[in-house]
Amino acid sequence: MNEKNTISSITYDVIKKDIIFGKLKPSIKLKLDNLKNSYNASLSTIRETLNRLASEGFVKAEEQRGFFVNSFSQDDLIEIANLRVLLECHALELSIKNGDTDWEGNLVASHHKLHLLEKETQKDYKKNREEWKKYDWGFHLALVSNCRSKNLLNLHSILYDKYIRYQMAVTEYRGKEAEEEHKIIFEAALKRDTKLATETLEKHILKGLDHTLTIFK
Amino acid sequence: MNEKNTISSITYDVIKKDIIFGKLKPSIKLKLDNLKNSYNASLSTIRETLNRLASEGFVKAEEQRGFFVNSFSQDDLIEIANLRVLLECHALELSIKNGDTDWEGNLVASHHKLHLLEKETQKDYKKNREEWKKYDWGFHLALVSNCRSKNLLNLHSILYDKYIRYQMAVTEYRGKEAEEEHKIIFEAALKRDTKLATETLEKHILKGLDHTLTIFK
DNA sequence: TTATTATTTTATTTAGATTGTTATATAATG
DNA sequence: CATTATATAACAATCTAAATAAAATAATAA
Repeated sequence: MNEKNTISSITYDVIKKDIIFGKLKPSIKLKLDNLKNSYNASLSTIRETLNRLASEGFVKAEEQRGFFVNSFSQDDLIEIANLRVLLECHALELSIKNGDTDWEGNLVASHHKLHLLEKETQKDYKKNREEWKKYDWGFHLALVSNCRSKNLLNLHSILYDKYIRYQMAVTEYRGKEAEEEHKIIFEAALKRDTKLATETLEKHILKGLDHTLTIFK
Repeated sequence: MNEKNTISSITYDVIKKDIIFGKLKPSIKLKLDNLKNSYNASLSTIRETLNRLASEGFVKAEEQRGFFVNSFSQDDLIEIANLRVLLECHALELSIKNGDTDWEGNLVASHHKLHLLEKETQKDYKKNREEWKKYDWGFHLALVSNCRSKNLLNLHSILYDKYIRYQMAVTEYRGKEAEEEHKIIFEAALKRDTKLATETLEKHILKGLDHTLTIFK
């Protein structure tokens, strides 16, 4: 649907991806002239992109001093995880309440695909990180996609990306445990067991937080 | 703190304000060349501004077709109000939990100022809308300011502005009732009565929603 | 060393030109 | 007449270049 034709939107996607996957490391300065060369876009286009990323919170803009990749901090990660719990659990609850056949079908499909990939990922996490993120996101999006609130979905997707940026900085894969949680959430959602689904989702996110907090130790 | 030196940030503030207060009406096209002249900034600066506003959701960017002020819709307003309830009540709960002397002092001050203005506003709403918004925001911010989550505060402030944009389009002032609610929330917060405070806050926001929904009738 | 000044780097901003897309008016076709 | 094709005008997207202003760095003097 969302065709990505313009240089602006392509640049935006690439830079955002590079920030999330750590190619552009936390706290580093984003020199306009460098970016201009490495991303093959003009200064104005780069600035547009950075302004967008800044207002989403991936980049920090300091007036007259330029742009920086947002730094990592323990507090920030904890805030993000807690907000993700708040929004995603709320959205999941709504989604289950409104659950229809299309939603169910989509959920089954996305969980299946995630499940297939999880086996691969255990072998070689680093190699499959991007793929893994794609399918993990696909599943979590499928869960909440029926909440009927575009505003909520927008906020959630940004929060998810922020959360994942930290996770991508951790070298070990959480694996088995996370898979198990995915399965419980999936089955609970299908059975319309809102309580079990949201409680497990909360646990899932908070355990992921604990796992990721090891960066800071 | 946040000095506003650059033309970019000034332009951003002014355009955002003009959108919120309806000077730039919902759904209208934002022609770059016009804006360039009316806001005395170059094209690139205008584009930067609009990109930022787009990612916050005040402006809609359609590739190759330009920028538009985000349109009004009943569903959108309902979504925003419900999200505001979710975030603001959560933040208030945290804020009360962490409540310290500074917070209390600030809360007392901001409620007092709001209360003074509410009397004025009853006389001439249209004239005092900007002032009213400023103090209403001051109070609601004071309530949640102690939640210790920058991420949450950021999201909340954007949501508040979106909510208020709709409210600013309504000609009648809700008045008396809203003042009463402010007072109850204020006193409950001081007494650390989380339950009463959040429940009243929820009622406050949802009643405001009802009042504002009259635009669509 | 510390403070001050000069130099270099870089962000900010604008202007102008080019390209490509969308929207419209007009003409041609069935 | 309705539909489709074509030309034209309007405008967004993009880039380059260049001027200004602020910040970072190096050089100098106290």
